[in-house]
Amino acid sequence: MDGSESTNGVQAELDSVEAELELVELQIAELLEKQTELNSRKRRLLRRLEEACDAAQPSASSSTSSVSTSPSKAMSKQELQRYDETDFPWSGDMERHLKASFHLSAFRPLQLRAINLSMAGRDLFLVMPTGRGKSLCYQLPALCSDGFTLVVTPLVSLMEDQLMNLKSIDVPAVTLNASSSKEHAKMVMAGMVDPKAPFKLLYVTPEKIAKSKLLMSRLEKAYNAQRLSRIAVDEVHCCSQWGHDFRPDYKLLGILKRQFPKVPLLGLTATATSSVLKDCQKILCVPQPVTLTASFNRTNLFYEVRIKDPNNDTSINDIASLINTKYKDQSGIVYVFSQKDSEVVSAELQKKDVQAFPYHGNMSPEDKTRVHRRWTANKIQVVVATVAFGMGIDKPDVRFVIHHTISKSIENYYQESGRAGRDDRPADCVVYFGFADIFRISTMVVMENVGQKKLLQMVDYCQNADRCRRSLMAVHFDEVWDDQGCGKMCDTCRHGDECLSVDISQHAREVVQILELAASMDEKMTPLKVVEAWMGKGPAKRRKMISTTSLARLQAEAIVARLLLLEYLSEDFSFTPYTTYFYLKLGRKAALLKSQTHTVSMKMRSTVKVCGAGGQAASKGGKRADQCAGDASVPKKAKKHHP
DNA sequence: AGCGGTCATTCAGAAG
DNA sequence: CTTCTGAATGACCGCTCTCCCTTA
Repeated sequence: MDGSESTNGVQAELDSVEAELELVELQIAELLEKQTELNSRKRRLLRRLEEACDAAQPSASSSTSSVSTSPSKAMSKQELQRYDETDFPWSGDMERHLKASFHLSAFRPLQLRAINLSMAGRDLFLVMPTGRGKSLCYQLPALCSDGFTLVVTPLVSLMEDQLMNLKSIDVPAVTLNASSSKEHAKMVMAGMVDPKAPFKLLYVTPEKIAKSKLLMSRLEKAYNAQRLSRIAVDEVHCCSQWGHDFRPDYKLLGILKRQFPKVPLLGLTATATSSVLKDCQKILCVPQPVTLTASFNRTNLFYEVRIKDPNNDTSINDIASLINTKYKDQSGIVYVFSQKDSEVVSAELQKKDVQAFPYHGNMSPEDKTRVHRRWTANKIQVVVATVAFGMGIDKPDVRFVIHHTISKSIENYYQESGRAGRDDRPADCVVYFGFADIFRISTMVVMENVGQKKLLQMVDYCQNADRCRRSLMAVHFDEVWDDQGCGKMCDTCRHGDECLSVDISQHAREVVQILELAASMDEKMTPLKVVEAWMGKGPAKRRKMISTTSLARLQAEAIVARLLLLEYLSEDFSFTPYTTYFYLKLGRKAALLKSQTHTVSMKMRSTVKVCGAGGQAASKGGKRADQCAGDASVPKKAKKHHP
């Protein structure tokens, strides 16, 4: 008796200590997170300081372009500048080929430096936006060297495009892929060790290198005869599974540098963060490459985010009137979520007198090329497309790119919106951000290993209320960034609205209470259901047990999305044979709310702009002041709290 | 499985 | 006390159900 009483006491003590331990562990995790964030900020600031010091020195009169370079430890800034000169042994030969073969008179930023470094035998990673002349950086050295250059490319169609271009300017090049004939393969294999050198460039797929022993043995022979002059790896980010186009056989390309250590390697890509590049460096076995990075910043593009009303018609009306007034007779793209959306949205826009046509993967190849051709020739004003409308799109005078649905990551958004303004004249990038779209995309990318993380970064970009849109992208691409550089070319920099930091702790507790009640009744809640329950809809039995809110719908949605980003809520997927469902459950940090001293805050603009004016909340007052600062008392609801 | 639309039922409060 | 009216509620039915194509 005595014993059991004391064990009960011990058990209670144990329980309370365990609960407290759990809380402390959560707090430690939170602090660690904060520490890593601050550390990366410190690194960025140190880099900025270094750059500022360099600029202050009178000797460094460089800053010739908007281009930043990050030399490896082995090479200083002064040393790098040496490679911008034209007094190398190969310089005369190079200039002759540039004019005679490529019909060009001058280099673009970074091209000369990259070519000189590669000719000098350095390993090199070159990061440059699409359409800025990456391929010249290995094609020109190929012409100026003995032997041939091996080029690794992911797509057969890209390979054939390149081959056609080279043929038209009389540069000898060949390919080796699945559709090559036996005789052709034989001719290529023989040519690799032929001292007469029948070709200067050899294009192959990574799969060919991984699987063909014959090719590797020929490369070995060519290497020993000093006929393998250079290796170029196109779309080098495919090596890393953190890059967005992961291809398993790229991982095996490390064999090239291991077998042929004396041959300089050149990796090329349009988008890569420093962590992806580090991964590539390891996979390709390149010990100390020089990395040249062109700026990601497109100064002529104006970035804007608009909140999408749950009532779907308003966003399409908004887009139609934008195209008919601001962009009258100007060319543009509307990106949508699904093939069906592409058909529906283009039909709706046509009804409102916009010349819009759909484009998606399920259309016949003939229809696709017809829409593409007529749009390029300005016979169609707008293409309403899925992400299928991407490769080979290079129209210079695109004046607007509108996203009817958010992209699944910031990299994707940067690339898609970047199709505007290639002629360097002003152009707009507008994205419509809708609450329900988050979960449509989330269930689609559920199988991708970092899909959720990347999607939430995109949501964070859209919810941002006070920071320059460019600075948010710069953080993502690890670029040193100065906020003045935007030049009021994004919505937050332009109208600089007052921004309030709002305490949402009490709101967070209410939402958590709804989910706890649902869990106790074995009920799963979709995000839509959570918002509706919080706003006082649903079974009367439930309403008696929870406290409801007087917030406007859009604000309730914004807070629920924020709580998901901050991990007070988390995703809970359910798979059925037909589809995947998205439910909300309590997140890692929900337990912290049990302590009354714990606070959660969120930044909000003092005025909320909504597309159209259709929402019930907006119809009364027009411009709505932010109601989050305190619970405005609503007598109708107050009755329900105290029966 | 979720969600929007329709229709029948229930209930509170006002009018006769 | 009965009758009428409108709001709120719940059962039931029918509709719908997701990006990109590439390599061996």
